[in-house]
Amino acid sequence: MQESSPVGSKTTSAPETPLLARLRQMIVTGVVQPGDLLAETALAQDFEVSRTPIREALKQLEREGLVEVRARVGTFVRKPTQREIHEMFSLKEAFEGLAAGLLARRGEVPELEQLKENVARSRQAVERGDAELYSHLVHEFHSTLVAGADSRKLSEHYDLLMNQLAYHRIVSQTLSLPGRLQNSQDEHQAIIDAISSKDPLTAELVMRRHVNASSQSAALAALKEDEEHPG
Amino acid sequence: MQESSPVGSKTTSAPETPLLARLRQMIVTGVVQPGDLLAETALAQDFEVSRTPIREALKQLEREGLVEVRARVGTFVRKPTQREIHEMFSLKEAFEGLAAGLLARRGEVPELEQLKENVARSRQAVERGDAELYSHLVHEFHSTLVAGADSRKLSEHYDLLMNQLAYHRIVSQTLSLPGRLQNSQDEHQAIIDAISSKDPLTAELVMRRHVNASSQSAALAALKEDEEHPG
DNA sequence: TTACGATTTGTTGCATGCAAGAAATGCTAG
DNA sequence: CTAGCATTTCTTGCATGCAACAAATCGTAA
Repeated sequence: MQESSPVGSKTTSAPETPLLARLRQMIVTGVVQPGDLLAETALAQDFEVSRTPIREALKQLEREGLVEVRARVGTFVRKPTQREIHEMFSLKEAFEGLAAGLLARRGEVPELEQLKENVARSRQAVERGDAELYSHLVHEFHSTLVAGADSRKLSEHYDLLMNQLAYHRIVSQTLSLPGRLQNSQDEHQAIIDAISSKDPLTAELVMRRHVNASSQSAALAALKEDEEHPG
Repeated sequence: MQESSPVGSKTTSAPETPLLARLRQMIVTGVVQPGDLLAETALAQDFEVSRTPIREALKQLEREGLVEVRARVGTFVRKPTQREIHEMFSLKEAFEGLAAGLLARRGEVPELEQLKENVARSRQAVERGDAELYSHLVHEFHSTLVAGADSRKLSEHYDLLMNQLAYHRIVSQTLSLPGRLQNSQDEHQAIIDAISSKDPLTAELVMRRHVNASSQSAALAALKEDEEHPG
C-alpha cells in the first residue's frame, strides 16, 4: 500500500465511457424492455469490442438499478417494483425541494432566467394543446431547477434516481397529463415566484407540494398501466 | 436483443462480493488514506485472486466516489473537496429529514424503540464522559432512524452518501462533538418526541435543524483539521 | 400423453497475456 | 550543477481462453 501524490481530487472525475452511455440510453428510452436479456457476447459483437468493457458497463448499470445480473444465467433489464417507484417519488420530492431551496438562496443566476422562459414556452404549449412539447418542457423545468442548485453531489444522486424512473416516466407521462396540466403550469409559476423573491423555505415547500401532486397522479397512471400490461 | 422471462425483480438484488466490501471498508476506516495508490496487481496478490475481480471492485468504488481511476496511471484513494463535503451535508440533511418524516408516519415500529433505548444509553455515556461510546451511539442513532423509514431506495442513497463521508467523519467527529454534546443529546430527544407523537412535519423540521447544527460544527472542525494537516 | 433423466446449449466468472501510455529514472551534454 | 532527452519501469485497458453452472432441449420409458 505505497503512498503517492494525487490527493487533491480535481473538479470532476473522468467522463464515463460512451459505451456505458449508449447502453444506458437504450434502457431508459425503452429500446430494450424490462425482462430482455443483455448477453455480453451479443453486445460485444454489436458494439465491436470485447466482452471486458461490456462487462464493466453492465456492472455499473446493475449498481444503477437498471439491470439485474444473475450469475451464470444472464443480465436482464430490470423493472422497478411498485414499491420502489413509490420510494423513488419520495426521494424525488426531497431532491427537488432541496434544489429549489438552494436555488432560491443563489439569487440572480442564468438558470432562473431559463426557468422563466420555460414557463412562458409551456404556456404557449398549453394553449396550443401540444402535449408532447409540454411534456418535454416539464422535464426541462425540473432538470434546469436541479442544475441551478449548483451542487454536483445533488446532481449525481438526482441523475441516478431519474435514470431509474425514466422508463417509467415515458410510459406513464402521457396518461397522467390531461387533468393536471393547468395545475402543473400554475405550480411552476409559483415556484419561480418564490425563488425570485429569494424565499428558500417557501420555494422548497411549494416545490415539494408540486412534486407530490405530480407524483401521485403519475403513480396512479403507472398503476393503471401496470394492470393493463402486467409484468 | 432476444426476450426472456424474468421481469419481476425480486425483493433485493444479489449481495455484493465480499471483496468489494473489504476494499470499501479499508477506505472508509482509513486503513488506506487519501492519495494512496491501490494497484490492481498488488491487491490481486494480497487477496489471492486475479486482477479481474479486483478491477471490477475498484471500478465500483470509483462510481461510489471513493477512489479515482486515472487511466494508465493508477487508482488512488480519493479525498472529497471541501465543497463536496458541504454539498454532502446538505444531502444528509435532506435524507435524514425525509427519514424522520417517514418514520413519524409509521407509528409504533421496533426502530422507534431502538431509538429510545439509544438515547437512554447515550445519556449514560454522557454522564460517564465516555466520548467514544457516545460517538458510536450517535452514529447508531442516525443509522437506526434512516433504517426505520423503511425505504430501500432511501437507504441506498443514504449509504452511498455516508460512505463518502465516513473517513471525514472519523477524523473530525471526535473534535466537533465535545462542544455540542449536550445540545445533540437534547435534539435527539426532541426528534423522538416528534416521531412518537406522529407529527411528520415537526419530526422532519427538528431533524433537519439537528443535522444542520451538527454539520456546521463538523465542517468547522474539518476546516481547522485541514489547515493543520493540508491534504 | 406425461414424467423424468441425460445431454446440449448458453451464460457469466475468472485468469492471463499483451499492448499503450504515463511517469520516474538515469544518462549525457553543456 | 543543471537541463533535457532517452530509457526503463510501472500502471491500467482490452482481448481471449477456459471452467462452472443454469436452463432448455431432447430422448426415453411408463
